[in-house]
Amino acid sequence: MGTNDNGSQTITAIERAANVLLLFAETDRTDLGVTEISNELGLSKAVVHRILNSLKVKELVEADEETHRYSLGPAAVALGLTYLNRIDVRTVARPVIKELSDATNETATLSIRSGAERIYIDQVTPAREVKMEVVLGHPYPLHAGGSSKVILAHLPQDEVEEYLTHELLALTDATITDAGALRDELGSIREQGFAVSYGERRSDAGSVAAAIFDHERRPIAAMSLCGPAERFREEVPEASELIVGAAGRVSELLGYRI
Amino acid sequence: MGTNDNGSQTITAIERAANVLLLFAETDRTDLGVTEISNELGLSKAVVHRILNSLKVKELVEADEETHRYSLGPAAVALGLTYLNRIDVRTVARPVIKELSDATNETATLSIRSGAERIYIDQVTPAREVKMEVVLGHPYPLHAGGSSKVILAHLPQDEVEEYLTHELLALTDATITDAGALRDELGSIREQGFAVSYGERRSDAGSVAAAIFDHERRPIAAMSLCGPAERFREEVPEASELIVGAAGRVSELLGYRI
DNA sequence: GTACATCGTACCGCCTGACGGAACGATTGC
DNA sequence: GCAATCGTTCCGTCAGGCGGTACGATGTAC
Repeated sequence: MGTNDNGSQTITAIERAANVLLLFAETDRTDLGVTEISNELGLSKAVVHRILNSLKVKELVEADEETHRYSLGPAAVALGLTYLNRIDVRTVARPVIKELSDATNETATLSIRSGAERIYIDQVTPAREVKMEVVLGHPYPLHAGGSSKVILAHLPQDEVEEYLTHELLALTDATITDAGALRDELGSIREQGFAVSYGERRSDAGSVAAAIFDHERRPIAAMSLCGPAERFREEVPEASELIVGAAGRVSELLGYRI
Repeated sequence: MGTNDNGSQTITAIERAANVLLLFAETDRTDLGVTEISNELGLSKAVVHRILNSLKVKELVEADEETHRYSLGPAAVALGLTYLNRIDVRTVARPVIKELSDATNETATLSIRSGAERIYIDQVTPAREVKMEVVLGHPYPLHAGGSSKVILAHLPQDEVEEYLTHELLALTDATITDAGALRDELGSIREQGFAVSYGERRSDAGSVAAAIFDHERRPIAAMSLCGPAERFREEVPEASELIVGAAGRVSELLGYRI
C-alpha cells in the first residue's frame, strides 16, 4: 500500500491506473499499445495489460479488436462533462480573485459577457480605506474598460466587426469611441494577452484585465485588478503579470487546454 | 486478482475505483461522502477512503477541505475532452444541430450511447427565453426519451432483448416501463425512422429523435429536437421531418452507405 | 450545554490477490 | 522464411491491500 506526501493511505494499483488514463489525455496519439505504455510509465507489460483490462470492463478505455491497441472509452466522456457541468466560473474564480486582491492590496473582479455587454459578477476588495468597489450586476458596454476590452478582443472576428458597426458611446473622456482606434487596441490586447484601462469606464479608476476561456476556447469571462486612478498606474506592471497568470489558471480549471 | 467474463485478468481495486468515479457521473448530487459511496457500492469505508485518496493525488477527484466531501476533479475533464476530440461525430454534427436549432427555434441535441445508457455530448439552444437545455454528460437509460429509444430501436436484436430483461425504471409518469409495450414502440420507431417522446424522460419536455449510423451501420449516436411540452406537440410533424433528414446527412458523412 | 449519533480518517495483523519474469502464439518487417 | 516484437497468459512468491476497530471532529437533538 502506498502513502503520499500527506501521509494518507493510497492504493498503488489505482494510482497506476490513473497514470495510464492520464497518459491517453497527455499524448498526441489517439491510441496506445501495451508496450508503449509500459515503457512510458515504467511498468511491466503484465501490469499494464491487467490495468487496461480492468478499465476496459468499465468502458473507461476501449480496445481495437484488430490492432490490439487501446484508446479512451465512452465512460470518460461522462466524467469530463459531469465535471464541467458542476463547475461555474464564479466558484472556480473566487479563491483566485481573493488571492489576487490579497497580493496587490487592490480590488479584484470577475465579469461575464452577456450579449453586447458585460457585467461584474464577483469582486474582492482590499481592507484599506481608499479602494475601488464595482457595482455587481450592472451591464457595461464591451468597449469601455479593461475587462470589457479583453473579452471583446477575443471574440470571433465577425462578432467584433459587428460590434464595431454600432456607435461606441463615451462613458468618460478616455473611452475609445473611434472604431479604427478600438480595432488597433484589440489587436495589441490579443498580442500581449491583457488589457489596460486608464479611466475609460470611470474617470477615477484604472484596471488591468485578462480573459478567461472555457473548454471550447470561448472568452466567457474576464478577471481584472483595479484601483483608484492616481495610484494604479504604477501598479500596472506587476498587476498585469499577476492577472495573466491567474486567468490562465482559471481557464485551465474550466477545461481549457493549450 | 479478479477475472471478468472474458476470462482475462483484471485488478479488483481498479474496477472499484472506476465504479467510484462513475458513481459521481451517474448521481445527480455534485459531491459524495465516504459513507455514502461505501453504502452505494457495498465497500468498506476504509476501502472507499483509500480509493478517494488515490484518485485525489491524480486530481481525478477533489476534496472539500471543510465538508470532507468529494467531487470529480479537473483531470476528469482532460479525459472527457480527449475522448470527444477523437470522436468525429461531434465535429461533423455540430453545424447540423446548429442549423436545426436555427430552423426550428428549438433546442437541438446530440447523444452517444455508452453501454446501457446514453449521454448528451452536445447541444445548441435557441435565443429565446423559454427553451429547453439538457445536461451534458449525464447518463440516461436507453428506454426513456426520444434519443434513447431511437438508439435502442436500432441495436442488434439480441442486445435489445437483453436490455428488456432488466427492469425499466420510470423517470416520469409517461416513461414506458412495460417490456412488451416498449418492444412494440421500438418496432414502429424502426418503421417510421424516428422516435417521439412526450414527457418520457422529463415530464415538462417533448422531443423527436433520429439515429446516426457509422460506416459499419451501427447506431452510434442520436440527434434530437426538443422543447417545452406545451408548445412542442404541434411542432412534431415539421421537426420529425427535419431530424430524419439531418441525421441521415450526418450518417452519410460518417461513411454510412444506403 | 450536554449527550448522542455519525462523519471522515488512521491503525494494524492477517491473508489474499496482485506482481513480474518467463513463455506463448500471432503479427509484422526484413 | 526468419527474427523481432507485439499482446496475452501462466504461476509461484510475498508484499500490499483488506476490513474490523478505534479515534477525534463535527453536527444534531433535546
